[in-house]
Amino acid sequence: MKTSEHDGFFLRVYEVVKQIPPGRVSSYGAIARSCGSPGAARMVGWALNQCQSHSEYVPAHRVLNRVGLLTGKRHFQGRDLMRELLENEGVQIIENQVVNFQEIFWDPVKELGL
DNA sequence: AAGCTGACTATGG
DNA sequence: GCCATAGCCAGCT
Repeated sequence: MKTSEHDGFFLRVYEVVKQIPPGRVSSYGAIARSCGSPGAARMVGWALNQCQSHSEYVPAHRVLNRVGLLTGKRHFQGRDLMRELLENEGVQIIENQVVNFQEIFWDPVKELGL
């Protein structure tokens, strides 16, 4: 191949994030691991920051940190856009934190078999 | 080219 | 369980 995958670590992140089902959430670390770089959790955040560059819509609001905290909500438009998007999908949030995080947690490595 | 930054995570006290 | 520190990878200045 060619192209591909190395086209960007970012695209890999986008591909994974786009596959996160509604009402479910994932963590930066899990996504980074699914991309082949377990330590690149920070890069995942950076990638999502540039997600607008991607052709398709990337549900970045479904990506949280390891404790289910909406750490990236400040990078969204509006004040609580991220929270509203998640609640709109049925995710209960209190104090910028997902209540049943472990229950709705979606691990790409586990679900996608990576 | 070298250093800093960051939507993180793991470990130690 | 909370606070502080270190490691981490890729992009940006």
